Amino acid sequence: MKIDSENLRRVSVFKDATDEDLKLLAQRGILRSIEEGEFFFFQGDPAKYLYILITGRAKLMQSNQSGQQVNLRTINEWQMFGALGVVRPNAAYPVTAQALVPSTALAIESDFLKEMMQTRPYLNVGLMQLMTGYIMEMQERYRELATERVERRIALTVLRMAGQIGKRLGEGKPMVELHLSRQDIAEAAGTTLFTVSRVLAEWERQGLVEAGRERIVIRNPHGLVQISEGLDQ
Amino acid sequence: MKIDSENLRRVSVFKDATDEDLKLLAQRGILRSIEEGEFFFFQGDPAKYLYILITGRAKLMQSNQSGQQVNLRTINEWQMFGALGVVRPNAAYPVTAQALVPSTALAIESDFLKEMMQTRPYLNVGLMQLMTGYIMEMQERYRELATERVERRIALTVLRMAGQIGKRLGEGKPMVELHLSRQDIAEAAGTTLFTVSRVLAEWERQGLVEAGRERIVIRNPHGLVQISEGLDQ
DNA sequence: TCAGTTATTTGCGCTAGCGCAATGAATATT
DNA sequence: AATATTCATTGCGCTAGCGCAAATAACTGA
Repeated sequence: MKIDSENLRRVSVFKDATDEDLKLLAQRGILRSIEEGEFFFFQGDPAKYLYILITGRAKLMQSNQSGQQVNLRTINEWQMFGALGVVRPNAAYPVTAQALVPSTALAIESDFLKEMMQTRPYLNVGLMQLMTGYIMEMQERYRELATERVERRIALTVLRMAGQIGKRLGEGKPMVELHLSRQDIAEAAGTTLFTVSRVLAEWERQGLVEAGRERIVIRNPHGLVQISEGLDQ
Repeated sequence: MKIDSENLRRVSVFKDATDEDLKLLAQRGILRSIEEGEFFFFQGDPAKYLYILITGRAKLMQSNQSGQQVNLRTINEWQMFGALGVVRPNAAYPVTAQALVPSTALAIESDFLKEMMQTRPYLNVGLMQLMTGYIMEMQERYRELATERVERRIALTVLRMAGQIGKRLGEGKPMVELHLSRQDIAEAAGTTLFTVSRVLAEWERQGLVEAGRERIVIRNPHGLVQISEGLDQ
């Protein structure tokens, strides 16, 4: 399978690329298909490649010595990840990238993009915008974790995820469906699956969401926003 | 007061700059002196300037609606901060920058550096390295906050601070002094000053540190490292 | 259809760490 | 030297949220 190079323009970093550059990238990239639960790379591996997710969904996570995990980010189609090696020579990935569903990604050698960047200012700009966006999100999430109560953090997490990977149900209606386990949400919100389960059960009682196995339907987004802003109680 | 442009090379982003570039930056920069507790900029202000701390020390923090604060980073001499506006047009600072001691910083228009970057690849590289470093640190701290107990987090915070702003006491000896209030540490570790006080008291009993008013002397760094790695108990 | 696997729920007990309040110590101000 | 201010300590009570365990529900594969 070859990918259509024009599609690469959907990657934010490549939005201003020339057609030739896109072809070049598509040529030099290697397609890697991966089963659900498998890994693109592990924390500590040498960051020789950067990835662009073509189909599927992946998560970036970090674990401590005792194996406890935190989700740092969910990666969707046409998003770049693992690009650290482009900037830092001999860097190791600071995170592990795991496929949440069967996924395909284009792997590009870090050194290759690094070389391209020397003569293409748009790449520098694009990468920096990606990085600053990431920094701002991490700062925000850090603050949330440090200062907000769980229920609020879970609401913020669910809303964030809904924006990133939610599927609209019906036309115009604000109902959004999420395919995530309690564990996934817990790792992203920095809590436990038990607490997530309890909070979702309470929200269901209030008619805010509908909760199923690895499934959440947001019935009343506004209500969740209120919780996330602490405007309730 | 004018600053010696050669000193600007101590800024990591400018380490490969030409002498002319440094002069240019020194000329275009505006020196801002600020009292302890005063602010370089507030979260939400338009990010028109980036800063280079010349003397003193500052902290970057973020607050939520109810005013609770988290320390995201401590800025030392010759470090750049508030550089977001260089990458994102019309951006607002996502953090507040406050002087911890009387401080001086060189303010440079974001647009000016942006323009310089068009023709100077070394600036792009330098800024990206700064950003990736920041991303990695934030990811790590996020994971710590989500998975580690307070004592361990406080140990990690104190060790990190010691590396950044610690003053060596005596030659060769591993004793390091830190000028920080309990509140400062609490905000950086994501806890309360009470808990920090209790933990420091316990460490003092164990002979690991010496704690005073806005002062901590690390007597046994190795012991702290052990706590930070969970190797004790 | 049935067994096996995986995800979720919920009762229960527990404790880490929060936060008030009162006191004490250090520093600054007059 | 006396007073005011700021910072730190510590006793105390409390509760949010953790985490085990057992039950249940949903899905998978033979």
